[in-house]
Amino acid sequence: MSTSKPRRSPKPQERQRDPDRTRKLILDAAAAEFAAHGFAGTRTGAIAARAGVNQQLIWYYFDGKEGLYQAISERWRQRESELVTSDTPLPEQIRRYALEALNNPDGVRLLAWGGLEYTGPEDDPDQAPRAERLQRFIDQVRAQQEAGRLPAEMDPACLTIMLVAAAMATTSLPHVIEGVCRVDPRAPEFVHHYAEQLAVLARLLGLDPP
Amino acid sequence: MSTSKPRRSPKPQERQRDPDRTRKLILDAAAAEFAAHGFAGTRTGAIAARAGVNQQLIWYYFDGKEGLYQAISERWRQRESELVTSDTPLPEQIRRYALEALNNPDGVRLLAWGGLEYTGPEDDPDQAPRAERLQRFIDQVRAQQEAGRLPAEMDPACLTIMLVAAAMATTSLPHVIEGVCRVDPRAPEFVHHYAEQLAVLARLLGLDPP
DNA sequence: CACTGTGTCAAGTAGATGCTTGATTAGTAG
DNA sequence: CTACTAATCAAGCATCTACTTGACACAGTG
Repeated sequence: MSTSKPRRSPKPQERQRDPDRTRKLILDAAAAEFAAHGFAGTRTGAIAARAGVNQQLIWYYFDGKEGLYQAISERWRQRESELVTSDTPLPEQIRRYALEALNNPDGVRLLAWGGLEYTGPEDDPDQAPRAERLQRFIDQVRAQQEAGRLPAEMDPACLTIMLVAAAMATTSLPHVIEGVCRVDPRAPEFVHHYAEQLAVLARLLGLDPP
Repeated sequence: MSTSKPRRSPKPQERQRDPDRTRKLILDAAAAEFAAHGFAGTRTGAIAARAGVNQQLIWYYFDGKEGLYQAISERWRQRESELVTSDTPLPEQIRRYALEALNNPDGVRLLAWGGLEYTGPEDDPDQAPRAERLQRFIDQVRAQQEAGRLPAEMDPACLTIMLVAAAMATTSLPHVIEGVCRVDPRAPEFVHHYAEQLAVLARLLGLDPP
């Protein structure tokens, strides 16, 4: 603690009262904690400690644990929507999705937790953006199918679901990977290899552009 | 409270002292609760209530929440090992795995929770059985590959992981399925359809026997 | 019958957890 | 400077939760 009160410091340099910064600190810490332990396993005290702020600020800004979780979900939804540009070839899109395990592991884990904590259509408000984005992917799959590159018996929507699930495997099934491959499932080398293999699979299925 | 003490009921009819039965009641209830809420989200009180026994018996028989979880995992590991007979064609094996979402939803969810709660090789003791079982699957994939039915650039282990992850999608990504397909992801009709599609995928990849 | 060990239960405990209250400070407008 | 609001914090509270304690009931044994 400084001996004198730093009144009107010409530059706000390291200002201690900064709502925006505090909000972001809490959000970042919460994303990490929720991603690591899920909703039930996360302690608000741990979030506050990680953010380096007083625990009470979680209520001040987000109206409690539940509200904070909502805020996190909202934020991840936004980030998710920036993910894919639909003019990219399908195998490449899938490859990038698998690489999200490295670029944004918290987001992927949040999505995985969400699946297990999911109870029904009502509790997950406004998942329209993701659905819409995936719909575009499905449309592209269907286009390839109609071009005769993918057999007609394959349901494009189901195939898309399968690919998404497969792309998340390094996050959702690390214990299986570890047991089978004897590799660290989160090691960048493996994730890259896996993502590449996923692209190979997509190409085998005839999902690359003409 | 009954007015008289019912001494020496001639038939043990509905015997209240039955260790084996009690153990099983607790195990079943615990499987359901852990599957529904994960380890952190499960309350021992809820398990006892569901089992219809006193909460304390969880300690008497399983030495607490952690021990009970271990017991559950052990039990699921056994059941899992009875799952596949390796002389079945690969597409059929995968199809059956996907159908486990109907036959043993708790087990599949337990596996999914395990992935997210997984921290490293040390905390998941003895996953050898599963690894071994999957290894046999991988070997079969490799056999097809060497027979020239699957391109050489595809890594059999990675492909297997992808298929397992995909097979679990109705359990691990219900929110995505719901959003995209507008169907109840746990409805038997959909699970059957999805499992069938998975078999189609496997066949497209050349995984069926000669 | 008394004695013993196992299974069952009700009540209680220490600590954690989410949340509230009330006060304190920094920044700003009059 | 004064007054006021927004942001921050420390301490407290009610409740929950995993776990403990101690007592009771039943069955088998001598």
